[in-house]
Amino acid sequence: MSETIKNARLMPRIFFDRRPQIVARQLLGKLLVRREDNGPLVAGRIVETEAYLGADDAAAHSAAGRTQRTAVIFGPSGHAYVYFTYGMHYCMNVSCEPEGRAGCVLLRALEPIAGIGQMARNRKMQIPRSARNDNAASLDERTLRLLCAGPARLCQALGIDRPRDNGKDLLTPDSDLQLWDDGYPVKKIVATTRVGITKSADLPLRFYISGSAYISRK
DNA sequence: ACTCCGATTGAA
DNA sequence: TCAATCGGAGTC
Repeated sequence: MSETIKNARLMPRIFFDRRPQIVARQLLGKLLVRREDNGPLVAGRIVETEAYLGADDAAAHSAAGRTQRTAVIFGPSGHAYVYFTYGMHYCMNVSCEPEGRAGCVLLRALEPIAGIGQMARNRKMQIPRSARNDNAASLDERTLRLLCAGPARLCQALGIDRPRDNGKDLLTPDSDLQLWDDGYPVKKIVATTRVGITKSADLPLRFYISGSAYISRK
């Protein structure tokens, strides 16, 4: 049975009008929610993030200045910056800081919470019949982890891509992609260097919930 | 117009 | 360990 989401509310804009280092840490434990017209609610709890700074961060896409591709990073906070990479994958960020200043947080891993069956279908995974009714318990731990452990995997699981979602406001009641806060308590956070970059690779800007079984890598 | 390469993933 | 696969950004 899927975990029930209770007492969750849409996150406030002001939460994201801060430095990416702060937002990346505070975003752990929050929920990323996809609301389809036809289909179940699909949601995951954020367990791993990375901060990309506006200045002094050569690894950030915004480092070279504002372009058509990176415009969202310089725009108002709480919007989705979705980019296409390696010719086949999408990754999703949440813009930070007030409009005019660059900064964003990459979502690297989610713990599947709702719409497990839909996630598996979106990921084109071979699943038992019992999982088609969003029965998380019917999936083994390994399969469950593969749904959203990685920035491109979580996008695929929630049907997130650039044409559909880039620039989307994640904080309005009518949006089909939202960020919720259900008060989940994050006990301990681990900070490490970021994954898969070569420039500014020494900065400790990757964060994850200590002990989570759903992070992309140790 | 041409080249280089990447905030990844899944298979070998 | 390595191929897949292509758009963005810089160079010619």
